[in-house]
Amino acid sequence: MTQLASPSPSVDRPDRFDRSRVDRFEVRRGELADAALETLGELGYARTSLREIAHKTEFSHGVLHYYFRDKNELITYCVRRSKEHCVTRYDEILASAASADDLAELFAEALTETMRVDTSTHRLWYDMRTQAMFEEGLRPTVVDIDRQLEAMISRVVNHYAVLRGRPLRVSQAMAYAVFDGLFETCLMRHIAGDECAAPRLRAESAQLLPMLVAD
Amino acid sequence: MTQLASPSPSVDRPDRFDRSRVDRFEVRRGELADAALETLGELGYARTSLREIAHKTEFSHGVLHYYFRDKNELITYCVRRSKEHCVTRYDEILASAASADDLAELFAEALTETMRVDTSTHRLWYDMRTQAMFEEGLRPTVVDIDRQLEAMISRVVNHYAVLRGRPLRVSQAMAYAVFDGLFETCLMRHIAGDECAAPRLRAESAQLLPMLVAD
DNA sequence: GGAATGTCTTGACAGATGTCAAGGGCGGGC
DNA sequence: GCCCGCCCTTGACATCTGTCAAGACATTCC
Repeated sequence: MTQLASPSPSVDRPDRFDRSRVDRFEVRRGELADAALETLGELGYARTSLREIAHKTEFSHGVLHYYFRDKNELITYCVRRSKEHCVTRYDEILASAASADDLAELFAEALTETMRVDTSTHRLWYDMRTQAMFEEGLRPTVVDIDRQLEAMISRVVNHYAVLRGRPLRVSQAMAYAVFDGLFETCLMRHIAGDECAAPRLRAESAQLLPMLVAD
Repeated sequence: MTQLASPSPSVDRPDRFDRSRVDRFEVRRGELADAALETLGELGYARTSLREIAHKTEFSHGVLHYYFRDKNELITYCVRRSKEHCVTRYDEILASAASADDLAELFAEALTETMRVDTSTHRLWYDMRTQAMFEEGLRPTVVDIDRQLEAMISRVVNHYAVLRGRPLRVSQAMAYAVFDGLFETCLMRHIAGDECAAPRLRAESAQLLPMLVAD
């Protein structure tokens, strides 16, 4: 897995040996990124302007160019930041699941919960992923995160197969693709106000997992 | 299924009893929409401007406001237009498939072919669908098309189950969701230049179909 | 205390965008 | 031959955008 925790530096930064300054710089960067994430989650990639982002902070719009080279660096940094916790979200479930059925239930529940709670984060991710189909510059970040998400789903599916004592019958990529399709579909309906989206995601993801292992 | 062939009229049009004028109006609308689709497929929803669209025609940018009320109507019209043939694409396969295995092969091949040939159209669709998560105004069109795509996949999957002589074990919505996930994933990789995307879609969609029916 | 450096604000720039009003030219109908 | 209505062009508008230079304020260090 490639490194993701610390997005690539690009703007001129304080001397790297001056710890406290570096820290303050990073902290402020993080604060601005969080404000940006709020706006991005509401408006999406295309409709979000730097002024709109700054408006959600106590600062003026110029400060963003002090902490980020340009809009692309800011947004890339934001999406990476928002996915940091996401890609290890189910690892504790793996450890705590006592049986295959147990794992399926816990996983389905966790999936549904994050759809409900982190709705805006997820739709921002799908937005950026789609934009990457048009804008080549976004692809490295998207491919990187995508790989980590695939790896995460793989861990779940593999562990499920082990607990079941049966081999998988799909590739890692395919397992990720079908779960992603299910999640995206339900997310869209959830956002559109469909009350059934969450229970459907819960039921159907729990149903999908057993289908991926041999009988 | 709701009607899709003739996108909703909104701009002031010629008197509807004057056939030849109406026809000419519709033809020109279609020509402009085709030009718009070319640009939209290249640049995506957000980056496409009306001037850019007009630049691909023999007309000036003002003409778009003569045939379409605003940008949203134009784009909605375009996406509906581009999906018209799409939603019945596999119906002839249903008629010609002699066996379940045959159907699976034909379907996988057709899916792969349209990914290769209609790449830009598909990515535009995913773009608009994602934008609809942020912009409520786009949702009616998206929901409408989505339902038709789901119905199309349903026809394929149901017919496969009949040919196999076994019941389906997933809902229509779920069948659509997993195929859509597979397709979208492969489309992204295909666009990113991954040579394996097409063969993978072919193999994995043929593999996915049998998994949806009981053994 | 003063200089230097880090942090942030202000204001402006150049360009792009959706929209629309005004008008030109052309063809068909009287 | 003239007029009217359709089709399209032109040019302008207000607004929004990313970017950046210049400078103000604060903090740190000698």
